[in-house]
Amino acid sequence: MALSVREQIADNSRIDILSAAAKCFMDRGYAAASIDDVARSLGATKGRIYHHFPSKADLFAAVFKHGMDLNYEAVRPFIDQPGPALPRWRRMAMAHVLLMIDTKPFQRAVWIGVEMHLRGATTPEQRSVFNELIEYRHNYGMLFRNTLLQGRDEGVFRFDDLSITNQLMFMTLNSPIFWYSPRVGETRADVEVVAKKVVDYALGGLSKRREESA
Amino acid sequence: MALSVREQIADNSRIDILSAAAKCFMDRGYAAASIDDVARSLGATKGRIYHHFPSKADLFAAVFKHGMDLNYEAVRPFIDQPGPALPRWRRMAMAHVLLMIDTKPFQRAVWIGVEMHLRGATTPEQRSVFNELIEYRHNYGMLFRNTLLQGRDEGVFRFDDLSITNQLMFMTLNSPIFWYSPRVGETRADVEVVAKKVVDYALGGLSKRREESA
DNA sequence: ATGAACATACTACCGGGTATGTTGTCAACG
DNA sequence: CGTTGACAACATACCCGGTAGTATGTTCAT
Repeated sequence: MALSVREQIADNSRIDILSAAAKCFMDRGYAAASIDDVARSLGATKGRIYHHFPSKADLFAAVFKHGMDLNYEAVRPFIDQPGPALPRWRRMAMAHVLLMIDTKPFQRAVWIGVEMHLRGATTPEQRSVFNELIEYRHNYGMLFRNTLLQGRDEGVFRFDDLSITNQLMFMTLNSPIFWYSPRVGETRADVEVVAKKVVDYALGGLSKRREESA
Repeated sequence: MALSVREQIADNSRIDILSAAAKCFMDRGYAAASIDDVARSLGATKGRIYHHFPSKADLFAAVFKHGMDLNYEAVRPFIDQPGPALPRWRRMAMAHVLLMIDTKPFQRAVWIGVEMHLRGATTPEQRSVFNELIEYRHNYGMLFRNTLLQGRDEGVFRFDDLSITNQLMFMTLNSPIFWYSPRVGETRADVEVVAKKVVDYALGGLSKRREESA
């Protein structure tokens, strides 16, 4: 559906706030990031933030959701592709890692949100909103889990504990949100080389080994 | 050197505070964990904390350092062992992962500290103390890096970018601090099985592959 | 002139840090 | 051997800066 001009402007302002908030949450963590920080980084004041979002928790949830939307969007072209699991997994993983690099602040916010949920660091009223987001993310994880299972059936992946393997795989694929930072003069090709190293490492843990001795 | 009875008692109290603080930092993060929380979890008040530690930052630094001390202690038996890199790496990695599981609160605090340092979320006066801790941790990482290099020379490991590989490896080995939680009726053998899965996954990313095509 | 999109001004509260009590223990002294 | 005083190991009470949230202007486009 088309947005009117006014709605378009309002939506742009909303996205600007989300981006600034994501960066603040990444830089200082949820608790230490203040609404004033977010506003200041926009050259604005609290009034602007609270006009669009009812509370800090809701602002954070919006950042979380936007990050997850980006995730779905990135892997959507591949999830319904038929054929063997390995090449599809490679494309999904590559898209995922590149997204981690390209939208680091949002992905860090997602991470923070998951961590908070695991710790139970949410107030009861936030709980329902958060549960939806966590389920949203869980379903995203399912896309990879299904591919992992198919790959195991096909004999290209080797693992016995799906849950742990999935954790380790995502840990690897997500890790650039912590250690990646762009180098001066870095080209897109350079970024893709880095992403490929991450994907290859993650794949190594999934593939059959040549040596199995301790 | 032997401690007197009084010193022994004081040291025990200090360790109790460190343990409680580690748990609070893990459960709420650095910013959201209050000194009152730590004290409350000990059935005490702020006075006790501030009698032993001059500030929240110093308390956190002590938790960090204690966590790193545990790390060094765990891998120390292996670092000077001669012989091929692979078995030594396996032992070091296994000891590391088991420590992540056994001392999760402290290791989470170490993680939080590293993250804060990377974000520059430290005040100037904390900076010098923090830099020491980060260097302390960096040297610990060097123990693994050296083994990685030796393994590559021996032909058992395959990677081109040492820095990225090291990041990915540690990310995998550290990951239990996020997703591990003990199951009811879990035995030590069960824990070691989990740890072995982690080590194997990390090793998979280091080993030579059978297929290199995209 | 009406409401969206902000800015300004203010309140309430929480948490780090401090200043000051209180209690038990040990050591030296008479 | 009892007394005392000095200090460690806390608890209590308080201050104060920062922050989430609110209430109320102000401006501008439609």
